[in-house]
Amino acid sequence: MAAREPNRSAEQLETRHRILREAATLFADKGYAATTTREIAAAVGVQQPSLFHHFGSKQEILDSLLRVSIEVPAATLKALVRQEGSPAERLMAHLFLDARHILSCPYNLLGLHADDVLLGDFGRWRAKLDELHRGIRRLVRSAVQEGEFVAVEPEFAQWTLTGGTLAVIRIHGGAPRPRPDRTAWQASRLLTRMYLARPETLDACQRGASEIVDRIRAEATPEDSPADKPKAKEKVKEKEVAP
Amino acid sequence: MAAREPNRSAEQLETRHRILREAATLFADKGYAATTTREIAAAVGVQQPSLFHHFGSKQEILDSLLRVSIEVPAATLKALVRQEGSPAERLMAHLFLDARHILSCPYNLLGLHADDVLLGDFGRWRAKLDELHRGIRRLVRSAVQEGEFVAVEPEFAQWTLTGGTLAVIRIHGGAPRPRPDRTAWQASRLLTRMYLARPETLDACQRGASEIVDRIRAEATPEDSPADKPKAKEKVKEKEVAP
DNA sequence: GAGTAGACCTATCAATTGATAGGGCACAAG
DNA sequence: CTTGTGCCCTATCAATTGATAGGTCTACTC
Repeated sequence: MAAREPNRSAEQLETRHRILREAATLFADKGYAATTTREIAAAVGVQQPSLFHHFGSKQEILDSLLRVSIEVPAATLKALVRQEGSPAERLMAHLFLDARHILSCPYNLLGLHADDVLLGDFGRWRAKLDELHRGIRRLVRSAVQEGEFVAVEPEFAQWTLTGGTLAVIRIHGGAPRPRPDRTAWQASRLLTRMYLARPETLDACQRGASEIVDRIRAEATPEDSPADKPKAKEKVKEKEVAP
Repeated sequence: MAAREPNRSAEQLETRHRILREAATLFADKGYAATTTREIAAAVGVQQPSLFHHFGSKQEILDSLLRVSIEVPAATLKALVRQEGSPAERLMAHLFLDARHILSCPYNLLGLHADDVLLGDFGRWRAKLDELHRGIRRLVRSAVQEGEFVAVEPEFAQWTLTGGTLAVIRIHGGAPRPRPDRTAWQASRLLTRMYLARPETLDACQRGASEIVDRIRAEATPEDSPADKPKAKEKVKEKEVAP
């Protein structure tokens, strides 16, 4: 009785991919707990039990999204601490990479950082997110100590910076943007400037951050063709995490 | 079988008040949808159906909290537009009043602005919140036009400023703080400075904001004893909203 | 002491929710 | 043609959830 028209539509996206996309949008709009599997299925254009052919449970859907949302920024931050450059430059590089990741991600990652999501069986992601936040706070603290930033509580700065990155998504929507790099630099400039002791040094800071980003990019693709764009995260083909 | 020990504890808070307090904390921790009425009841120390003796429904609990969370800031913002003063000063005054309201509120208002909360039957509050945000954006836009603020998208600034205010709660917890005024001024200084074109004018801006706050305070209590502290919001005795 | 109102309890319901079981259908391999 | 496999469907379940009905206890009033 229930036809599956939306399923056969033009786009060739596999169902699994589309489940993630629709679920992310719904989670962003209504929150994880308030989103039912039936709503997700309806948005995808399949029956509710069909979801469980692709994901073992509702939590597994969120788990896959959290992996995309958290693991990439955590990896870039880890790469950042090994790089040279002043704290403010490294922080700006992280803000840029984070914003670009969010903007170029095919899923709407807004709403995945809500508190209701990261409790219970998602403590693993909560821990990873906390680690990410700690890394940001360390960079802020260093920047304050070196006089690059004004005196600001690292925790406060961290929350406003991560919140500001989310504001970028809010404004530009969840859809992948045509020029994520440009928007991401704009956002990282505004966010970095917030706490810069001498705002006139923002351009110099961005130059340093840009160099860091280039180094990380070169480091991440040492043998790949150096000309292609770094869209390794586009295809979200996740491998099972080894226990 | 289930004794009601926590109920008879020292504090004289009426049950209704305590329901709001515990519910707000749970909503902040887990989100509205993920919080069950049984959890709220357990935190209060009563049986689940007893909640419905004080509130007609779970939504009504959230409704009462949203009223506290949104109506007060909306009223102060409305009072602000009538005041004299530069846009930045008025915005700073609003940021201070908002932060102080949150810090001195007996309920943990964090988590009430999550998206999952403001859909469905809470569209009324969503509209009010949007109106509040629009007012903030207007102030930002004026400040940018007059050169007080750097060039920043009003929408972006609004999200970072409101998010930054929430960060204050995150850091200082939901509990009422001993010196909300001091913390609120600190927060509003950090938030205002973010977009100030000339950060060295922050002190002057705060002086202007402080005068505005004093004027609003005097205006709000024209005949009351002028010496008492403005704790009119402490007692959250809500009257039914006339339809 | 009888009556009454408020606050809380136990028992229970109807709806919703995530998840399972098993069948049908298309399609590729042998 | 047969077999098998992947994908989706219908039918259904068990648990949870918000909410209701009705009883009990306490405190106050007359």
